[in-house]
Amino acid sequence: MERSLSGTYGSSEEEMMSITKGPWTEEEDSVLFNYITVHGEGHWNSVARHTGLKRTGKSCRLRWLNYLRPNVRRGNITLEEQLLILDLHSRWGNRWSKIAEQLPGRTDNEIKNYWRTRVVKQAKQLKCDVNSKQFRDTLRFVWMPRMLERIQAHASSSPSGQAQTTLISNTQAHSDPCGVMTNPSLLSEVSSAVDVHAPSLSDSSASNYNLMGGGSCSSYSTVEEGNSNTLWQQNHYSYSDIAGNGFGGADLWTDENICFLQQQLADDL
DNA sequence: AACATCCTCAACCGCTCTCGT
DNA sequence: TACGAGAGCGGTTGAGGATGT
Repeated sequence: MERSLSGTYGSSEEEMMSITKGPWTEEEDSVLFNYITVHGEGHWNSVARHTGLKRTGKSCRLRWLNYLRPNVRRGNITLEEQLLILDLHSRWGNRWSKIAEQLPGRTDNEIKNYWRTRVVKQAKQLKCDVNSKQFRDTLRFVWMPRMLERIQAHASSSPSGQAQTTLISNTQAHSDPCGVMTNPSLLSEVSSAVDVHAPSLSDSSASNYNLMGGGSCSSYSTVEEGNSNTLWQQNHYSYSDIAGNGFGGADLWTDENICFLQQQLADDL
């Protein structure tokens, strides 16, 4: 076996010289996909060696997980997904792979990118640190309730509204056209923990947003690290067709909302 | 139309963790 | 127990497309 360089998927110096970097070609994708289809995942250095790809095992693994793997979803992150990401991040921090487990088809890389390009950006616009209590509270007590409000409003106004409402309120299964699944238990928890009567844009003078049940941060989180996966497995059911009917691209990161949040933050100081 | 700037996201890098010897 | 190699994770980068001037 070849000598391994520290922290890399081992290969000889000669091989390192001919390692390909950068975007993958269709041909490379095809080779990798065919190999893994036959031999299964894992042993990434062997994959690189046996396929003749001039890529590191690490690169092969990443390409498979983030792009070639079946069921990988790409495209707009839906409001439900955004809500889940915000909620799970508030519980687990930058544990992207753990968060990704709760968003089937989404990769840790995609969620990480979403966080950095959307959430961190908005924190900057609000002139506060993304990790500050102030910003986290704003997300939790203002942003998330309003996301939920939107989801529920959409649910009640769309043809699939009944199913969507059901998704948020209990754990009955429904199929969606894309076969996309998410974690209903977590969504249900978010909906039950978030105060959907938080101030709306039409009531931007209101500053008394709060949590249901007394406003304690600790009362918000109810899923423990150890059982979230079990919950999901037990209640495996589908996501609504929101993503498929034009709603999926919507989000709340609008100028209007930024102004509103700036006002909320100012009031809070 | 041309250029500048911004934004997104695929991919890389370095570190840590896990497992076998 | 110590060590080495593979695997996985989170942070960062940069190419290229989108948008603004």
